[in-house]
Amino acid sequence: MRLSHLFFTTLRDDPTDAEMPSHRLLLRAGYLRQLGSGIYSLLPLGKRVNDRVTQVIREEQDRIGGQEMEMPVVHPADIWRASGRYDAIGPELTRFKDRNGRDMVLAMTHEEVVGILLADIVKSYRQLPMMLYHFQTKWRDEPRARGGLIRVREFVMKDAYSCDRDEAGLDASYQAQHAAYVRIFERLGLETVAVSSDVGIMGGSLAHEFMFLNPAGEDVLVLCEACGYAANRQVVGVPKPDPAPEEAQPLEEVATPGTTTIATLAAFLGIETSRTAKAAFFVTGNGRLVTAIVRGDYEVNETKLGNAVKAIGGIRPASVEEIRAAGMEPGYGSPVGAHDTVAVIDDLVARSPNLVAGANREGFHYRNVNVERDFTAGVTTDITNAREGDACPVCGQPLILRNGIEVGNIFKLGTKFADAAGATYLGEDGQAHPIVMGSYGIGVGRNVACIVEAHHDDKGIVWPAEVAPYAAHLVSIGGAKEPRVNEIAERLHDLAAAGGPRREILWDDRDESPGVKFTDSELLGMPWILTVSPRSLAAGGVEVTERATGARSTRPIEEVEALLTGGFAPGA
RNA sequence: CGGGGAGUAGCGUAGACGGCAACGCACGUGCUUUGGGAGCACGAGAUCGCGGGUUCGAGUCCCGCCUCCCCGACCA
Repeated sequence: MRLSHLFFTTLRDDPTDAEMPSHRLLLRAGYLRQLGSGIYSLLPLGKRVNDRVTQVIREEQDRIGGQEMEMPVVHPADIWRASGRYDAIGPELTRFKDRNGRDMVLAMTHEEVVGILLADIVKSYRQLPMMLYHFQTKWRDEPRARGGLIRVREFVMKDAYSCDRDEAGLDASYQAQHAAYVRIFERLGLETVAVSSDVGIMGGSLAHEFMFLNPAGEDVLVLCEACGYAANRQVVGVPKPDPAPEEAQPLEEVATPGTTTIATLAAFLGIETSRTAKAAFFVTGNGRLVTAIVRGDYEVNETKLGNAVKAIGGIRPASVEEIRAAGMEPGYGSPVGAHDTVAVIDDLVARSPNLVAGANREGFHYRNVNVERDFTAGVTTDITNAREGDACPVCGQPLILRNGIEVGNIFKLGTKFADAAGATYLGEDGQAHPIVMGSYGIGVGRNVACIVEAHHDDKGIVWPAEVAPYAAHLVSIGGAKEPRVNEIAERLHDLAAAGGPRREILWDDRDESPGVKFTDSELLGMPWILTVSPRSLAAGGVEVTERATGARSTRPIEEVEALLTGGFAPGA
């Protein structure tokens, strides 16, 4: 590809609203343009990278017997009603009507459609197991897009669906996908850790997320270096040791002006934060006020809290008005004397005597609050976040916390969607059984962004050869004075192009100064940079620079021709 | 949706006291230049986010709205 005709442009200045390196570099190097919040166009360079990533995923899905297909982006709402998700999912599911007034949705995912197809096509146990997958655009009207391609609203996802006769078959499919994912992320140059995770809206029984470790990651991972335990903090339960026993003391109100946080309260009273109870207020999707009580030295885990109250439509922080309506005072709140709220008590609070808790009056707290004596727990269970240094639930060694970006996930769905769609097969026993399903997702664009996060330097992108849009970047200098330069460059370019898309190279044939060409070549990030100039010819051929290391050597032209037809092969 | 910030040429910004909309880069033409973001000259490019109001006059002041970014509630 001649750069003079490529649909792209590089930017000298950083766009102000791109903070993550991947976003900034993909914009500056001309891979990407934004159309709206969380909506992006891929320019030709970006499209080529996207296709390379897609191809890696495709090859590994095919390797485990996956059959590629394609399912629609627009679905009749009825199939989402049948699975129960039409009402269970909030505004991130976009609903609209077609010209005849029929309710439709934009697909966020495709379990429903798979279920319908299975009901239609699978009749006998002889057809199972089966692994189906497709690459398709998903629309999820996320509350907030961020970080360029890291979190968008419209994106292409590879989603695969395993179809088995029973749990044992599902186990095998799940393991096969797990192994495929390990290979995929290795080929993409992404170091990931597989963590056990919450099942979320999929409602299955077991799930793992493949996490790319990155400080900007939205998830907090709980890791144990001693035994290899790894989980999303959403689901980690760590043992919380019993506090020293004490006699329950009489309830006593104490003036605590200006102490709306645990830190200021503990400082004011001169006590440890572990002697306080912290109240946090949430509202479920169907309008129930939930008061969560954890000890002052812990944080509320909203996923656990939502699961504890079986929240429909999730939970969100309550407003000041909603808290007051239930007889509680923000900053000085507790379930003592409250009404119209369900109190969810962390198990440690239930075991901790004589805590300081809010008096539901501005500027006052209670000393010696004891659960059950002073208020009733609606639910008592573990609702706290694991903390750095807490004991590993498996081996007891100190845990560490890291941020991660979810680049893929695997779910055991069970029979939920098969049941909703009536997808059954006749077993050897002649009876109908529901098909047991799993689902497996990878966001393609997010992976592209993560690859850039992992592979860049201060000059630009450094693509791994496996996903680079072109095998090499050819810079020609001084062609106006020395015709041989352009003759050789053109010959190298055409030779590479003859080897097909995976060997094709980018030739900067523009009439630009050498500085511009070198700078752009580093920004664009091809794994090899070739320089042809009067100087390189005088030195014996073509200068070959490895982008990742900066290692540079001048090679005879024949040798470079051999590299273009063999040595630069992706994955070689 | 809550909190914070920003919308002026493709990108980055200045203009804020109400009085001809400016600068750098990028873009076009010509000449020079050609191994690390070249020089000179000329040129094109802006409904100053949108709508309303105040005013002789609004990028600037007032009201309403929209969009985008960042931090919190969702997920690949």
